[in-house]
Formats: sequence, C-alpha cells, structure tokens
Amino acid sequence: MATIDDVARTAGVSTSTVSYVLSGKRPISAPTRARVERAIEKLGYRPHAGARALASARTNVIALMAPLRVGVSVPVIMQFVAGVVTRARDFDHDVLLLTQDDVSGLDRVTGGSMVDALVMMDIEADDPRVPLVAAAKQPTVLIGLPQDPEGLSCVDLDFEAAGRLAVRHLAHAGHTDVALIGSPPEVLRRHTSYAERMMRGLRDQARSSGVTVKVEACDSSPAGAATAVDALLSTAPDTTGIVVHNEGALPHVLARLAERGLVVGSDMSVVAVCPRDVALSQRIPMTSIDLPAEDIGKVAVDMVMARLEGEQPSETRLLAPVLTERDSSAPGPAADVG
Amino acid sequence: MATIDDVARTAGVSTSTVSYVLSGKRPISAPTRARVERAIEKLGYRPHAGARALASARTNVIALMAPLRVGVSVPVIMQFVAGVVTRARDFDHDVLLLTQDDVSGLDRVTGGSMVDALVMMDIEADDPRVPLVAAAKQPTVLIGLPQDPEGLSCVDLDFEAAGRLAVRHLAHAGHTDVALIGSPPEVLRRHTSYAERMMRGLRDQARSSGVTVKVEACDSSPAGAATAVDALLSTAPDTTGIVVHNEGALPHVLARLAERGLVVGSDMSVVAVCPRDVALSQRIPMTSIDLPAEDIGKVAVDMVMARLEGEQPSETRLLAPVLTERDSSAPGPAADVG
DNA sequence: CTAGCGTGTTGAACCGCTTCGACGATCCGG
DNA sequence: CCGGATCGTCGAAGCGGTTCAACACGCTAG
Repeated sequence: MATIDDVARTAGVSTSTVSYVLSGKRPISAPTRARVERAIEKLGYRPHAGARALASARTNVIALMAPLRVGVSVPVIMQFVAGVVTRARDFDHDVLLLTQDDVSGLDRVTGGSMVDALVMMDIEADDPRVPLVAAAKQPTVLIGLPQDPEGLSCVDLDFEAAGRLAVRHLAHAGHTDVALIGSPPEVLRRHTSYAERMMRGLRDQARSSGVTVKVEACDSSPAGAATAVDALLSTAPDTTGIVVHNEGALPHVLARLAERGLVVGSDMSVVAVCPRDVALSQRIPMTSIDLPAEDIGKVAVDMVMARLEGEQPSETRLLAPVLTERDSSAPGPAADVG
Repeated sequence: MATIDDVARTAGVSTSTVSYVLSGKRPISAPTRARVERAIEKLGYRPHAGARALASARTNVIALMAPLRVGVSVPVIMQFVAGVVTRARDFDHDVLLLTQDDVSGLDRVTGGSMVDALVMMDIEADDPRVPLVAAAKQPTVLIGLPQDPEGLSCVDLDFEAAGRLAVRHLAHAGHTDVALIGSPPEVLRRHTSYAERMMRGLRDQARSSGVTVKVEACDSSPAGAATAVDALLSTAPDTTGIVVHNEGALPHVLARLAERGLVVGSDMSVVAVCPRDVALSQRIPMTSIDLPAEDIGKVAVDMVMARLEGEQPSETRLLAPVLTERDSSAPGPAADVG
C-alpha cells in the first residue's frame, strides 16, 4: 500500500502538502494540487483509516445499535438501518453495527474511540444504555424517547399525535366505538415509549371526540392476532374501527377478521400504523399512518452530524404523523348519510 | 482518555509491559500482571482503536455488505446480519455495515485498511464486486455462489440439493405434478445463483422421479402471487404439489390458494423454502426446507476468521438442506392407499 | 566458578497521518 | 524602496499503540 509519503515523493512535494490537498484545510495552488492528484491516482493511494483516526481524533465512523432480534418489526428495523447507512455516507461516514444486547459494545466503541458518534434504536422508557452514552464523549441520538433524555438528542414519529390522528379520522368517519390492537405484551411490559405514547394520544382524542376506545395487546403470531381479535369482538362487540399498531400482527388480524365474516373496509374500518410498503402489501391497501422509518434514520444522522460539527444543543424532534386514506376504512354507524 | 503510558506509569512498568499484558504475546509474571490490571481498572483505560490499527495492521473489524433494499427477503437478511454480527463478536471483531449498491465502499474499506476481512451477501452469478474483493488484500467470504469464485471462499445453502429434496419429498408422497413458485422475475433476470441452482435441482430430481415440474416466477406482492398461482393453475391444472421459494410471496400464495378454494395440506401440498420462523408464522405451520440464514452468517464469519489466522486455502461450503414435515403437505394422487 | 540458558522486562523504532509554527516569495501601499 | 500582508509550502512534533532486539536476573550444568 502506498503511503502519503510515497505520494509526496512522486509528486515532488512535502507530505503536509499532500495532506492539505486531501483535506482542503489550507490553500494549495492549482498546479501543485494537480501534481498531487496525479500522483494519488497513479499510486492508487488511500489514506490509512487508523493513522488518520489517530492523528485527527476523527474516525468517520458512527455506531448504530439496532435490535437484530425479535420483538420490533423486522422491516421497520431494516428501513431505519438503511436510512442511517445511506445518510451517513452523505456525510462521508461509515456505520459500525452493534446489537442491542451488546451493552458492553457501547463502552468498547466509545472508550476505544472507534466511532465519532452513536445512533441507538428502540429506546425504552428506562433504558440502561442511556446513562452510558450520556457519559460518553461522543454525541448520541436516540431513536425513540427515554424517560429522561439527559441532554441527549432524540427523534421519533410523534406517536401521541398519531394516536390522536387515528381516532380523529375514525370519529370523523362516524365511528363511535374504536379499538387499538397494539404491541405484544412483552413490549408493553418493557414500557417501550412509543406504545405508551400511542395509547395516550388515542385516549386523549377518544375523550374529546366522545368515542370509546378499547385496547388489546397483541402477539405478532397468527394465534396471538386471533386471540386479540376474538377478545376484542367479545368484550366490545360494537367496535367498528380498529387501529392496528403492530406490523407483524397486521396480516393475521386481517385474516382473523375475514374468518369472522367481517369485511374490512365496510363492516370494519382498520387504520394501520406501519411503513407504507407494509400498508400496501396487505390483502387490500390499508388506510394507514405512515411510519417513516427510513426518514427517521436519516434525521437521526443529520442530528448527530450537526452536533459533531457545531455545538448545537441537544434537541428532540417528533415527526408529524400523516394519515393516508386507502381502502380499509369507511364511514361508520354515526356517519351523516348524504 | 487515559493512554497506555498513563497505565504504565501508574503501574510502575514500561509501556511495552502493559502492551504484553494486554495481548498476552509475552509471558508476564503474575504480580506484574496484577499491578497492570489494577492500573487499567483504576484509570478506566481502553486502548485506542486507531493507534492499535496503525501499529498492528489489524483493525478487529470486518465489513459486511448487505442488500438493505428490496429484492431479497428482509427477515432473511436480518438473520444473516445477526449471525454475522454475533459470531464476529466471538472473535472479538466488530462489523462495519456496507450497502450492496455502495460498490465504492469496497475500495474505501479495503484500501483504507478499515477492516480485516469482508463478508458479502446476495452474490449474483456475474457479480461486479467479486473481482474487486478478489484483488483486495483482505480475505473475503461470499454468501452465495458467483460464476467464478476466483479463489474466494463461499458459503450457502445447497439449493440444488434443496430442490432435489423438495421434489423427492413430494414424489414420495405420491405427487406426480409439481411446481415451483419462485423468485421475482427481476431476481431471475439477474441470474442470482440460488434461484438457478434451486431450479436445476428441482428439474434433475423431477426427471429421475418421473414427475412433471412447472416453474413460475413470482413477484412478492399479493397481486404477483395471485398472478403466479392463477397462471399455474390454468397452465398446469393437475398440479398437487408446490414448492414456494419466495418468503415474501408465501403468505399471498397461500391466501390465493385459499381463495381458489384449495385447502393447503389436503388438496394442495406446499413445501416452503424459508427460515423456520417464517414457516411457522403462516396460517398453518408449513412443511419447509429450512433456510438457516443465521447459521450461514456464522459459518461465513468462521471461514473468514480461519483465513485470517492460518493460511487456510479458500473453500466453498454448501450446507445440506433439511426438510421438516409440518401441516402443509400431504399424500398426493399416486400415494399407496393404505 | 563460569558459561549458558530461560524468564521477565525494557527502550526505542516505527506504523501513516494531521497540524502547527515558520519561512520564502510575491504583492501592496506609502 | 521598504515594511507588512498574503499566499503557498515545508519540517517536525505528536497521536497511542506494537514489536523487536537487548538486557538483567537467577538457575543449572559442566
């Protein structure tokens, strides 16, 4: 491998000049720059990342901690990851992938100066990782909202607003008895904040719209979905509007409703909270509130980079939910006929 | 951040001694080791990754190039990734995540000495990345089989054997007209090798088992699945056994069969080629050939590490397929009644 | 008693790059 | 014609480790 000294020698300049050509931190005359660039080209020179990190205290790598296991919906994770990786490249950074359960990884990458910054997904209310990264010298942004952000930046969909939006949509359409089919019980038990925020928004809006709202936890399996649907239909038989906030369970919920003889889009209105493509790949195109996972990932990177550059203070950004009406929702019993 | 010199000073030894305590490459007496370890503990010392990489020419990072976009099934990708990341940790390595389309990333991480080795997923027959990594100084293992491995290591499920196994299973059960519902047309068009190997196995075994086999490409959408099922049922109405090698389409294929009044598990036998959990989360538990994505990821890391250590030659390993009988397959028309 | 050995430790060179202070050259205004 | 900017380039000092040759020490064997 050619080194910067090789380049300097074949270009007939000093190594610092080569360095300045590369970084642009000092003006270099056009002819000199050209000579250096030609040498780089000729030798196929690539700066050594380690040497660079050592000398500059910058690695151009960010860490992304993602839940590679069960629980959260896999396509959503992938979209976050894709968003983070592609946006990181726009900032000339690469991504080091850590798994959620590898808590010691935080220390490793942080203390070992392996990364310039961190992005962490799937934050829980009382997440043990939060104090760790809060103490790190690298800026961090959380995807999700912990109880106490401790000066860290956060991004997420505004699930509370999403809950309100969903109920408002259904109420406007004339539904008076609505329900949430939500996250698996274990997710709720962990006090994952998005689930709780969603429920809060739902209930708030239900109160002010004067509709009832029943909440069912729901395992993502076919059986879990069936159980939830059955439970709902027996304890709240007047339900005509359902918000499904569980992509994994969504197809099975729809299947169960069908089995029970309910036609989604006329007998029963369903609003899904999930990524666009999931909404579109169901048996019928779903009315849905988009979960813009890829965008959130990108915003996370934007925020972390901003903190890396200037001295932006930490902030938390909640993205406004957008509801797109498709074929799974229809007017309800209380709709003005006309 | 404490440096190795700080540790040496507070332990009252030289820096090289600290280094040897850390690496174990020279014997250190128990008392000295203890003093050093106490100092490390006390200062919260972490070796600087960049400095280490510079001095030792080892980064303890491997690159993983994964298709973060459409095409291949998302859960499968996640499982590969999970396997690679967790196994890499066993070797004290971290994972740098590259996207499939970022071909220049290969050069970057390779030439910049950012990683010790590479793992690449979703290899196509005539993959442009193969010559690039073949020229790199880092060992690489491919998940999938290119036309010409050029001395690179490869791992994959033995799809040809899987094809044979699936047909053999159906033929044994008395099916005489079988079909494949396979990858989306664009995947086939790219000559993705697993799809072609699967078809080859299928056809071989069909010939020797004396059954007919019809092949349908299949888009992963509900509509695509419906189209494929309809086409199959009209051009080969006698089909009683289907192999589905497309996890995304699987639920929709099953849905379409149901809509057409066919009961999977009696009227129609279906063998899925997909990860276990996908097979189990369909409307009924599917007879399936497991796609052990996580294992493959782990094996990939094992292989790449072996090459990093000793001077193992490159090899290609094809994992033997395992068929698990569940509820979606049943005896066919030619079965011995008894 | 000494030559020779193994064990444990050390000093110093080096890995490849960034960056700071300095310096020569060119250009300006006075 | 001179003093002071401005511009472009350079030399050298780190950055924080690893590793090699060398050495001090206590042993054993001769």
